[in-house]
Amino acid sequence: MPEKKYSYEYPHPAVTTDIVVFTIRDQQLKLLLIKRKLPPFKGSWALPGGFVALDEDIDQCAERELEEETGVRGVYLEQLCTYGHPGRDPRERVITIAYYALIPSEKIQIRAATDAEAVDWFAMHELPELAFDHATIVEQAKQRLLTKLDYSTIAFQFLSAEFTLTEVQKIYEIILEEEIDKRNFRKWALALESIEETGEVCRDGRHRPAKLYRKINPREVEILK
Amino acid sequence: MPEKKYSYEYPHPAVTTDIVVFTIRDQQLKLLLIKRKLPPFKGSWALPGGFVALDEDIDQCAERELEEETGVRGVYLEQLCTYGHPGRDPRERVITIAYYALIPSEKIQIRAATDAEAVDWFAMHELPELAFDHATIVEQAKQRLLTKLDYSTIAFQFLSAEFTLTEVQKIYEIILEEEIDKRNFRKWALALESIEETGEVCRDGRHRPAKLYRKINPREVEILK
DNA sequence: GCAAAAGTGTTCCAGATACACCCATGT
DNA sequence: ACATGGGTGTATCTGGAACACTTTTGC
Repeated sequence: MPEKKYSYEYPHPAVTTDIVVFTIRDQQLKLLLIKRKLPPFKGSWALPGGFVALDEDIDQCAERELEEETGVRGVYLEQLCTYGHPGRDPRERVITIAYYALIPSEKIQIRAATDAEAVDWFAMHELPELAFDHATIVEQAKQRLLTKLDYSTIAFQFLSAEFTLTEVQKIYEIILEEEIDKRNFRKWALALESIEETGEVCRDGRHRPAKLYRKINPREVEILK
Repeated sequence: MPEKKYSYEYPHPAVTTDIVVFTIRDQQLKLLLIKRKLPPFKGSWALPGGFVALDEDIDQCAERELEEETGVRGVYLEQLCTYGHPGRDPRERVITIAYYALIPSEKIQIRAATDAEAVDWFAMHELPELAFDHATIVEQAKQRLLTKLDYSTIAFQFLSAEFTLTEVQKIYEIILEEEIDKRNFRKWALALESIEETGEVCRDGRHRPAKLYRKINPREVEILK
């Protein structure tokens, strides 16, 4: 039994952040999961996350956990919801602040952090059984992403620095799981005025080269009316 | 110095819920605030809220706090965001899960809970200085309410059991702070198919009586496309 | 009969949808 | 020359915005 050196007059729950990390890979919407090295749920797949340090802002905590697992910094990260059902963690009362992150596939260089036996990407359609209430969290994150597609440019956060319009369209098609008309899509995307031509082209096959575009404000997610 | 009987191996923050309670009164969007009886910020106005009990779900906690202050149950209550900046509370690390509630003006019967010196309604435009980071929370709650007006029927939660179309329109005008065309508004509201005529009318002046309506699913907030 | 709010339709415009062919390149 | 994905315009539909007069009641 380890020594318990933090004492309070009233009971305090433990607080963690968990992060739903989305990316687009192999023409699929994928999710980063870690395999737990320690109990509870040892050996189960779970969302990356961890305890909030005492002097650390919760957003910072989520950023730190994300970086530990993926090595990426400065990607889109948004607070999703806080889950605090008593009993969601068998050890003690744990309240978790869930975040979700969108990362461009190029930036990916996953590594198992110290508390994980393995890290891997899973297609949304082929998720394993998840630890804790993480299946619920993932479901809500997916829902939020879908909703935000409709009224923001959030999907552009999946794009790397330079991209073709076809790549953008693919991202929408993958997430929405439906085909989109090419002409209408391009008209819409260009009317946003949040991307511009780089002047370069991408030659990657025996066909006409595609114009490359870049985001005008890479970090910004525009809210559409 | 009180005895500190809850001990943990690692530091744990305190966790509270705070609630932004909106209503429409006197043709204004108003907010419920309490005057703090105890330090810190003794004598300041603040959001109602309190510590999460160990065996209590966080949603339940918010409901309980809301009921203690207003006596209402079963009103619209939604999680807003979690705030955990270290130093936001001078006593110790406190993370707060903010909620917002919409209550119909008829249901109001405020009472000062034990930890409050006073409770009162304030117009959004005439808020006093607020304790902690509550001004930020209120700002974000207002923002969320405005956004949700656009794509949901959330504003109907301000309505009592029976109402006239003019009353509904007033609510929208008050929140949006702009006038709305009567014919367009009624066309829109009736096309939703979430309200129906009661068959009764409201006679309240020397003019034509107004038809009364009721919500078809009173608790439901519809998401509009 | 008059003051006051309730109730009611049509036209117009903008943005979304449906739809098919030519272009530039690599092999 | 042909296979492959890149690139482009027009007609139609639909939902939102603008706009003014008649109705029913209380006094």
